[in-house]
Amino acid sequence: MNERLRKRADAGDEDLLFLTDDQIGRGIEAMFFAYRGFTADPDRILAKSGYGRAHHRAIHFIKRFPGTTVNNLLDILGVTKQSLNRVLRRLIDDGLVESRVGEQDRRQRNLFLTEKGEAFERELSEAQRKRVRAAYRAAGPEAVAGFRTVLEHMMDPELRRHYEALRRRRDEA
Amino acid sequence: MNERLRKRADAGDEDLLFLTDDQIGRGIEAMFFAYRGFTADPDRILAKSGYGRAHHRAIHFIKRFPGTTVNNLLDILGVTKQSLNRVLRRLIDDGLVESRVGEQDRRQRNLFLTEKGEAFERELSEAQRKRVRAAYRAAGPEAVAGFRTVLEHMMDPELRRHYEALRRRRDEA
DNA sequence: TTGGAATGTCAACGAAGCTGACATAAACTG
DNA sequence: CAGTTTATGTCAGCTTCGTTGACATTCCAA
Repeated sequence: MNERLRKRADAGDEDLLFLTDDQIGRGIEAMFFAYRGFTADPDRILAKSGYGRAHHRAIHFIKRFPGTTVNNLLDILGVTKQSLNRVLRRLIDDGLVESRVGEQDRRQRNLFLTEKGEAFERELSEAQRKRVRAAYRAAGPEAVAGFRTVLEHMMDPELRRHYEALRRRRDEA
Repeated sequence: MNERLRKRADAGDEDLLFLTDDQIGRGIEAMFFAYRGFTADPDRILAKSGYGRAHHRAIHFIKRFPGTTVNNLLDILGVTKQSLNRVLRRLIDDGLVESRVGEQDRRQRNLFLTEKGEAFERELSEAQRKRVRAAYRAAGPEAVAGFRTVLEHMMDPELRRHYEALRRRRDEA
């Protein structure tokens, strides 16, 4: 399957060189090492308060979708409600997240960050943005556009829907 | 800190638009969703045999650095030897990895994939490459170049050294 | 020959996934 | 109104994979 592509590339088809197994392999390793860097700074901040990445993800998406329901968050994060509940429970108990009974549908819980939660979110996202901004600045605008394009195509279609919902939400604001 | 940048962008500085908090935020979410897609296919294959991502990572880097020592692997993976040992133990017991006593330094163990390990590695990496290749193809060569550039700048310098060692190794081959 | 480095292993713990079962309240449906 | 479905929460128990600490072994090198 890949031999065909490599042969075409070796034969001088420059446009397909980026599809060889070697090139793909480099991308795979780049994703692995870059994701480590991507999470390193928030991880350090989280550890100081005894939180983990799961808490960060919940905080992040509650910030982006204020008033989101538990079910919606479950969809986005792709974990079980038991797992999310453990995380949410702690964030609510610690006063970072507020859970309000739904207005139209009172079975639902709408989630919000408290002031304290907002402050923590800012601390986390500023650390993470700092790293991403440095990478963006070093790479330049065209590289950033390409970066985002490849990532979008790497998502599961279902997850891409959520990603685009976030885009739209921001575009409207 | 970011207000200054946003004001400059709003003022019409097109070249800096990609550095606004909104743009950075989209990149952060893109990384999150894309990484999920990136690991989804191998995760399914691993689960069938009762392995996890830790096993995949070990297998991946033993494939890339045949004969690597345990210490070198520890550096690359960034986990404790106890954690790696548990994973390695299982892979050796299951006959996927072979551990040979070092020739120059007999304290060291050089790690290799067995035939069975090679076969499993191929199964995993073909699934992962398939997804990455599809994303690359859809995005095009310029996007791929930008993708890699941004990721490289997102790594910790120490990890980037490992990444570049893999590059060189392949360039020599 | 002794000190330190590389490796392996035991025990215990914690975070964060998972499944399954069950409870409750609210909403919907016939 | 009765019954079903939906949204959420919670208990129990399991797994993976990270951690720390302690300790044994092997073996290079000064």
